[in-house]
Amino acid sequence: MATRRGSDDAGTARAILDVAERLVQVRGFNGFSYADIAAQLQISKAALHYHFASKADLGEALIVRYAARFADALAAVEATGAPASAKLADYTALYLQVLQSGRMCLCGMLAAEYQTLPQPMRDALIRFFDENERWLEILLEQGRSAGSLRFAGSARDTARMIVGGLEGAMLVARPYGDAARFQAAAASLLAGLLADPSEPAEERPNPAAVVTA
Amino acid sequence: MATRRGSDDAGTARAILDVAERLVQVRGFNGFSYADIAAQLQISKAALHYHFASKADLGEALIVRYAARFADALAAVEATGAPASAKLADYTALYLQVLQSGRMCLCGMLAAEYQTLPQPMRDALIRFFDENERWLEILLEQGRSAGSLRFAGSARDTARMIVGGLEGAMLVARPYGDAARFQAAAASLLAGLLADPSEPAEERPNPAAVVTA
DNA sequence: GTCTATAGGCAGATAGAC
DNA sequence: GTCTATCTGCCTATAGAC
Repeated sequence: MATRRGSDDAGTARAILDVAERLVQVRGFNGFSYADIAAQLQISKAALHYHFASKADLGEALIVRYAARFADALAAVEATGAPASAKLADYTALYLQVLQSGRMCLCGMLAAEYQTLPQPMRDALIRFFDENERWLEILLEQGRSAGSLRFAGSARDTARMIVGGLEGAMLVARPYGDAARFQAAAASLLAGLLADPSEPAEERPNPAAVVTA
Repeated sequence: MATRRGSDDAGTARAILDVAERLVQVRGFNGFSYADIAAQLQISKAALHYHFASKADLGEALIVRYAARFADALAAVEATGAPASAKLADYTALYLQVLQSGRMCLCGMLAAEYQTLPQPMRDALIRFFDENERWLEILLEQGRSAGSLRFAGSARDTARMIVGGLEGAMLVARPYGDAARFQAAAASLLAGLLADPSEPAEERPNPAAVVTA
């Protein structure tokens, strides 16, 4: 095991990431500075540069960590073994949780600032969305086969619609400081995907309640 | 009539707004400076401050002008007298045009940066979304009555879903530099709203083609 | 209306002591 | 690992000449 010698080992780097993550999600990558992080952690700006030499490095590390955590959350949803419609509701709940903490999705925020980001951050961002869409695409295929989901076009296009729809619902809801606005939009979006009540299927969640879960 | 004396009257202010608008839509409000505008117009930064004393003033003027232009576009759609489903396609086309010029919706971009904006810009932004949603809400009610549109929840919630869905589709499509990605997501989103083909209705556009129009 | 010049502050980043 | 001190550059904004 790693003994604790210097001061707090990886603790500082982690604390920096936590504070920076929140700043990006609330104010954007171009809306905060090293001074903001230093002030909140009560350390010097130079200490920040020791852990993350440049702001670009910090930004890339933020996306990588966020994507990994998101992947873990998706794996957890996967592990429930619930029907696809329920997993889709769980997926939506992930977004809701972020919004309820007063934040935008880290990658949705960075997508807006894409043109100002260094290449490594751009690449990491694209990876996040690609992974998200692939996971959703598979989920949608499964749901259609099992009968809990229904949609006209391809699973890929529908997955892109969902990712965009949820990111946009967060984007617009946040200025209003109103999570209910997100929930209403998300429920409306999912309503069109749930299997028609006039079908024999046994699993058929409520489009509105499904988001609140 | 206003005679032309100084140099170009309101011409400069307009040119400033045009350049600034593009910068905000591409890089965000925190992603450009007066120096960027001055360089593109080949005038001094001081000249900019003559027309817009502060960046906050400029930002507010940008939103007001953008909202007015958007309102005009909505009025033009209204004037077609086409069925609600066709008007909804026209509405979607407005977003597509913006994306195709390599830009994000001005207000979608500013929504991301909301927490860093001065109050007057925040207020103008909220007004834009309120007007958008109200227009869509009325359109949806009409479409449901006339039979060209179908949706389960309230017209208001559905309107919020559409605004968020289109903003988000733009947000995510832009990093990929792929307008087709937006079109696919938008088509998927609208597909759920178009009246079911198994109904007697005479007006029933193609969900995919509808976005391309 | 537009200019040059500049104020005053903050940005990201580095040097070198401890 | 963290500090203080500092560099260089850019930011918004203003002063005052033309």
